[in-house]
Amino acid sequence: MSNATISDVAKKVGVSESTVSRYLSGFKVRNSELINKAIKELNYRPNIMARNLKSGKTGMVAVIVPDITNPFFASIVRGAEVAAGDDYMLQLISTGDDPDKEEAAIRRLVGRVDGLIYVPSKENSPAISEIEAKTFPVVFVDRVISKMKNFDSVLADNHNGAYIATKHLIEHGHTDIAHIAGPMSSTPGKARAEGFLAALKENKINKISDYLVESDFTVLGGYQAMMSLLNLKKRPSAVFVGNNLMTIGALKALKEAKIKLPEQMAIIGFDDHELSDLVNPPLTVISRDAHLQGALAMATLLERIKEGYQFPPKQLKVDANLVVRMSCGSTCPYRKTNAGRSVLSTSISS
Amino acid sequence: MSNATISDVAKKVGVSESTVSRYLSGFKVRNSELINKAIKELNYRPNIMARNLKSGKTGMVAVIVPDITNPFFASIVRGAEVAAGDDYMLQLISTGDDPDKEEAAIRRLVGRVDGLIYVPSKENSPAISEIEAKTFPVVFVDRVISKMKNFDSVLADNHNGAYIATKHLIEHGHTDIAHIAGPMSSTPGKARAEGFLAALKENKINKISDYLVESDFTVLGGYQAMMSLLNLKKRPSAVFVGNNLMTIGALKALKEAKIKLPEQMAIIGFDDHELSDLVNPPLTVISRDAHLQGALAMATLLERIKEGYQFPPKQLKVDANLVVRMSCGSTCPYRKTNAGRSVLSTSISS
DNA sequence: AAGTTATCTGCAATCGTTTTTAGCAATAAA
DNA sequence: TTTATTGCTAAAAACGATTGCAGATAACTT
Repeated sequence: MSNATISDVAKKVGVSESTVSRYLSGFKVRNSELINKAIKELNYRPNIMARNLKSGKTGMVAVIVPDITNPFFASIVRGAEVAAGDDYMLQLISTGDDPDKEEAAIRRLVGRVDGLIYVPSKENSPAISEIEAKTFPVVFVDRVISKMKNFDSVLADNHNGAYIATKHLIEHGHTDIAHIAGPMSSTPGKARAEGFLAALKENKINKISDYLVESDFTVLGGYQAMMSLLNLKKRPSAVFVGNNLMTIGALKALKEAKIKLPEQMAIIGFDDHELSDLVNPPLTVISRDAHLQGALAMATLLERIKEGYQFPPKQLKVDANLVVRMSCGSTCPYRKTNAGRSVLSTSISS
Repeated sequence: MSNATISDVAKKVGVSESTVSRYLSGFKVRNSELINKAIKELNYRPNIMARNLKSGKTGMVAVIVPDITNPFFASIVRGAEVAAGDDYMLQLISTGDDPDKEEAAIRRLVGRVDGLIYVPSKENSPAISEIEAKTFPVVFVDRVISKMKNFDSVLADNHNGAYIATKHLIEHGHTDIAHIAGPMSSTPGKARAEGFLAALKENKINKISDYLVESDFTVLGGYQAMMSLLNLKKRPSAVFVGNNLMTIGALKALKEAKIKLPEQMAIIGFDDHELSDLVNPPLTVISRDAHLQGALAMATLLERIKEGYQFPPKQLKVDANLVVRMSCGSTCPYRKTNAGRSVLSTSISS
């Protein structure tokens, strides 16, 4: 009852295994119809492990994300999967933001996958030898490890996104603006904080250190950060929150404290959601195309798998758009896009 | 620069390959320290494909879900991953509710994975030969294929969930209650509609066929279904929506039509979300533990992989709880649970 | 009909392991 | 001293495919 092998097929037809193998690879053989018939009758399927062993390829690509439960990462994964098409299947790993787990996982991947799409949790993680040794191609998405800058990556334009978010608040007359930031040890945490500060500076608003609170990209973290802002002697009148989960936490805190939005406090978040439109008040956010990020990453990776490290690293950036709703005090929702383009800049560094 | 093989290690130490292999498998060997040293020096890692070929195992489990972007499915996947621990790695496939893709994917999985956790899109899909032939163990989650009832499955108590949802509306004085249902061709779609009808019947409320509208589990579908309800000569005063995505769509429709919740329309959804608390008004929902469903599925699958089809199929059910917020007119949110238990019933059918 | 190509074929080696077999040496028992 | 027993080892045979090589068949030339 075990599976038929190529030798069973060969025997049945009365040819050699190599002939069957060649038939399968599309070469012209004399008894193709007979072979075809035998394959069907025996329900023969080539043994993939044997094939992989021989070829040294696996037909698999791994995707490592901090948390598949975060819709943003789920979109990245989905985008990658779509872009992979029928060529590669996906292996998924959620690491729960634990760099040690990430490294262990990557080590386990050696020999199992032909490439890796990697969303690392911390920017200051030690460089991972398997990646540096180019054991298999790696494309970083959304975040990078700073010691490994010379790799392909697909980031969002975090700096500009944060900048236009902050500017939006300023344009609404706010000057006491706080930012609940992600970890400074993460790429988007740092870049968004910098964009925030850049907007302040450009508008000659003094940075108040109490108004820049570093959190951890989680719901609870956002909640606590907002609570600490609310406990300040002088509360900010507007807050730019650095990611989707922290925004949820911040909103929970505001609700609990019965703060009226946007009158008593304006809020702008990072990353959109189907429900953002339905919360009270509808949430103004910075949005970027996570699906596209995943797809670009996969495309880059496949290219790299095929071509190797001939061409220089590609550092792609997806743009960030302002989606105006009600939480900053605007009256009529509209959407500012960057002229409809999705890829803002595709800088190729040497 | 290519990878060292077991034979390189053997040569370096001056023993046979089998000795190294046995060292790796934990047997006692004479030159263990030397072998260990050589392995480190050569940075030797066993070739997984060779191992798999020899053993016939892959160390991989596939998870097929309709859409990883749906947080509910993401939770299932996460639960499965956690339960798998270090024993198995996950291969992820999103099918976009396309039964043909599902079948093609399953066919591709043969020889690649040791087992499958499967959330099929349609209950009435044709039985899939690879599964029926028990090529590898399969555990159905959340939904089943009706022609393949005799397999392990981990469902939610959809019937009861829908029943208590409907009853909750009735207890708030509603009699004109509609249900936006998922496809009758899906397990939860059907079971929830039945639970809804059972609650009506028990309370002697006549079923109005206009009030049972079959949709497709999508945001757009929910939107359209709600629109059609709003266009009825006699609108319902309360709606039970059959899943998370359709609930979002329904809320969008209500918002667009400027219907006041819960005064003009009471709403209860199926499946909770971090943001449900923050929408306007906070959404009353039926909730179940998707993470647990995934974990139970993985546990069952691992058992099945180890033990084979010795023991009879396990049909597990996870309970569904009412989470009361404001969208049905309750004033003070509280949470009704089934006495804190998570697994409502663990019926083992023969 | 003989020589030259062009196609197709089977043999055997290979990919890197694990596992069975049989053998050798040293120790324990008789 | 002989015989069993133990504890390890190397050699070889799988696992199921692909592929280089050389030989066989067929198809053209002249």
